[in-house]
Amino acid sequence: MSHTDLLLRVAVPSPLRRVFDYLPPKGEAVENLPAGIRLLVPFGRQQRVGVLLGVVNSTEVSRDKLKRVKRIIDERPVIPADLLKLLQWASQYYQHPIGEVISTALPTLLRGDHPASARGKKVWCLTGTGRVLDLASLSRAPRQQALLQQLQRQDRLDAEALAAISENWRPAMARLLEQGLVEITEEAVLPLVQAELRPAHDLNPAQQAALEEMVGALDRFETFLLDGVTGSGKTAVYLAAIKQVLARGQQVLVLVPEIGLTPQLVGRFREQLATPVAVLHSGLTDQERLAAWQAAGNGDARVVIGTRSAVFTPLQQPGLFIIDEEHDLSFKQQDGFRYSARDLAILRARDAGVPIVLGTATPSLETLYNCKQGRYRHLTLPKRAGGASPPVIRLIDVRKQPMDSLISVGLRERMRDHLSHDGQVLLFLNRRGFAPMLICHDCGWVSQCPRCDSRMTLHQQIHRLRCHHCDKEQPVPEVCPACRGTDLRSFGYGTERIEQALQQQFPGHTVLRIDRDTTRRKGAMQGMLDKVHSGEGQILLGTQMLAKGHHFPNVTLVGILDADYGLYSVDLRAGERMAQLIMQVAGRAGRAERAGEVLVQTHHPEHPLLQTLITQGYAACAELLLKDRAEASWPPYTYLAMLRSDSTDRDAPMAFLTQAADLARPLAGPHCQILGPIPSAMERRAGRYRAQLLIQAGQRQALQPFLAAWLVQLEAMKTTRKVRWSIDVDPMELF
DNA sequence: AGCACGCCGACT
DNA sequence: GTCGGCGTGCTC
Repeated sequence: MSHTDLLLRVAVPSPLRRVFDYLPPKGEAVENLPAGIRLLVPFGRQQRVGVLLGVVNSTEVSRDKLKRVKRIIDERPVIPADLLKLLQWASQYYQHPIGEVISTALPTLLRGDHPASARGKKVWCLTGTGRVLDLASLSRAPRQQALLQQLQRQDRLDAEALAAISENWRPAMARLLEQGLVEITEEAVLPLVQAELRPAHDLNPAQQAALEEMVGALDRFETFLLDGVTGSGKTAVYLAAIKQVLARGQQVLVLVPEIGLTPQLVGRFREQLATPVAVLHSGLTDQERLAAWQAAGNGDARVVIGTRSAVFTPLQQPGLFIIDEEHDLSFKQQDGFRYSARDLAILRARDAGVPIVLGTATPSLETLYNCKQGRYRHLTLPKRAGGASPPVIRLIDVRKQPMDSLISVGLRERMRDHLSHDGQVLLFLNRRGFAPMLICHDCGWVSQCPRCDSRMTLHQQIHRLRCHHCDKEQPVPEVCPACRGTDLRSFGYGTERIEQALQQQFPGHTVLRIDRDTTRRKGAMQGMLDKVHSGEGQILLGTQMLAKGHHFPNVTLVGILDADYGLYSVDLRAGERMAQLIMQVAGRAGRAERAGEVLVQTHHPEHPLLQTLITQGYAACAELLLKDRAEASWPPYTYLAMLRSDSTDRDAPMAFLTQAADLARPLAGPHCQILGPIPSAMERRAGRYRAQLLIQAGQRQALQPFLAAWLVQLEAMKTTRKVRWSIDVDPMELF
């Protein structure tokens, strides 16, 4: 076979679950082109940027269909071979089109035909004359003086820093440039700050033992669960392990939950590691993101910290992977390419032959199951570092108790006690707004959302009704829209209402409400946290967002206002989440001198889940949950895939899924069960009707071939055009 | 998905 | 007469 027969197999971004073959560009020697480079290709009547998967010499389509690659964009791969392999695997496993998988993994600039290397960032720095110039000589040009003064302090400044000195800095800077006091240079975009190294704290024996286990595995693949309560010093163990890996000349990738990427965490890493750290946070520009991607890929960045999507960062010499708070749901992407960054990271570690550490105080049931199966090694950090005692968790039986705005007498007494001893109190309620619905006392009208099967929440401060499922907003009606009656009453409690009640019940104490509504503004969250730490606020009231990532050393009492919410939810994972939430929240309480106290209000104090959790702890509770899962044949004992469908047409999703189920039955072997279809728990959301079909497989190996064959048939179905549909392998939410 | 082709209704 | 509605087909 001659070289003229060679074809290029390309992943083109498109929802089609296929690869596309192309003729090589005219006059290009193509046989040694490496996979992972970008190509500009004609596609239908458009042109797109695809990624070369390989050079092949046969194709399944007739040769007269083949078009020619327009241009080879890269000389060297933008995606290294190991990463490309991972992406191809993920495309198969999650049943998502390879072109889209690759496209989501790439930084935005590389999705187009932008050059693969990031442009430097403009920085302004002093010339020799500028450095020694007496500032007084610019006293008649105050703006120039201010700019020069700052430069003499810091030597080089970027546009952002200059804008902070003076909004209209450009004209003044132009003058300084003219005078030869300042010059412009380019600098790498990556914020590779190298702070001074602080000595690490000594590790306690448990930390030391965990570290030794991990270090003993540094040249082979092994998955560790680092299981330690909040405050047991997981981060110190990570840092010690990272230092060892860095000393061997290898890189480390650290994944954290979306909410966990805080300046404190990053600061701690930078203080302790005298090495370039690339932080992939949501505030980066496209240029910065590309620069970080490059720096990781060429080895300039030794440590990469980021959220879910950072799992796709190329690494030149990976030596260790760390997933912090591995149980966190944000590691699973919930739309489009629905991958689990934790699971893909484990795969990457395996391919690279290096260890991976999953750290958490509340391991997911899958991870515990894998430990039981001997697939992961379970390392435990039993104690709180620094000798702080663990918090005491108690249930408050609220049955028949007088309640004032969800606060029982028992809870209120404990709050008084803690507040009078200068402790801070943290209260949780997972419902924001004033009240979850408005009801007409005359005719029974309720504030139904016009687009969803749910009620609109009353937000009193902004005086509007708002749907928390579709963000629809309306003014609060003056009179009942149905009967013109005037007795409209709010029903139920949200954080806004509890805040008011607390202000009345605890005059003289400042209440800080921390939820999405009060932290929407940029910097608002930080402002709140500052008030917590300064002691300006004594009662903190918040939603889930307060349960993660933040440490409040002066909080000595935590109250969970409504635990019943999680006990009887339709969702398979509700119990697991409730237990995790209670433990995570408990981790916010207590300090060295005074053990924290956690009070959980419930109407079901006898519930085995709560009883086990408070008397025997999370591990025992997880055992119980695992037993339930085994009995019900749910994950991790079985494997799931969910086919979801939605449409503006009421019947189309069920019709589509019914047909899909009919196609599935003959394909499903003895190990695959088809459950449904059923309408979703909230059938209508944002004006669209939704339904779902669940596939349950007793064996993981049975699921993939079935799904692959099934999706081919689904794509060919006519009804496919009438609905939106998606497949979710290992779904986290079942409604 | 995104785009073009094609065949039927209310407009300049 | 034509502008444009969305059903259907196609993407190497």
